[in-house]
Amino acid sequence: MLDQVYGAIADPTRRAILGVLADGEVKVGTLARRFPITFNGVSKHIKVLERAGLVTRRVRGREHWLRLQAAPLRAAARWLDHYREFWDTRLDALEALLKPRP
Amino acid sequence: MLDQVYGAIADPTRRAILGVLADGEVKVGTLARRFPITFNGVSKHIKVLERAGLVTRRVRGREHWLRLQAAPLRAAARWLDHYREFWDTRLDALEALLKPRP
DNA sequence: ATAATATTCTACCAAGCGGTTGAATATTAC
DNA sequence: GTAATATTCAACCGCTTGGTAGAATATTAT
Repeated sequence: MLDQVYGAIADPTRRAILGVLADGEVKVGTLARRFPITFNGVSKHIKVLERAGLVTRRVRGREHWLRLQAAPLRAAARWLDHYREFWDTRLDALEALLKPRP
Repeated sequence: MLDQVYGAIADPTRRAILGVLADGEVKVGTLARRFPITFNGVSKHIKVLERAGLVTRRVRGREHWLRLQAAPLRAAARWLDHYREFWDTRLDALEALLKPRP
């Protein structure tokens, strides 16, 4: 699950797609027109995002409307949180305080 | 840069390696012994993590000691933060409050 | 019914991935 | 020096990826 999510957002085009979807629902065509690759290329990226649960699709006639689903990103952020202590500089100060004599 | 970081942590073995490294410096061999794949397989994963800036290596004689570098994870977490509002349930309540009549 | 529109499906390509094996290199131990 | 240890490097395998092009499907417009 984290595999799919991190794998999905490891690609800059897909991160950009999520950025567009953050402004609201968009259909595949209008989304595709904003990227310098083919329609089919964008269509494949969307499928990767769907597989990761980051995008859902609402078919209405011949149009497919896409919507951002942020829940999987929350799980991804939670995993990263386990490492927050390691980049938090305040910890260095705390450590220096706790073990002053090595 | 985010490409490399997210790509690196998209693999469960590499996430596990980071987990081990969170407990302190470890040399390649002792790390490799903890995984059900070959030494060389682990060695390649380490290289991916190094390329992402998540691991640094201190060569001491014939031993290579590995250390976690969490800074790139901070950048990754920051990007995810842009989407926090979308999974934060409090927003739903706020939205309901702001536009009570659709 | 025909044509235009919106989209997927299939097939292809070159490149990369996760994994293996076998050889090479460098350091330490005897 | 020779042998053991710790590690990389190079080559390979099957599978996936990001991208393309072309054909097929479904819906709407005329």
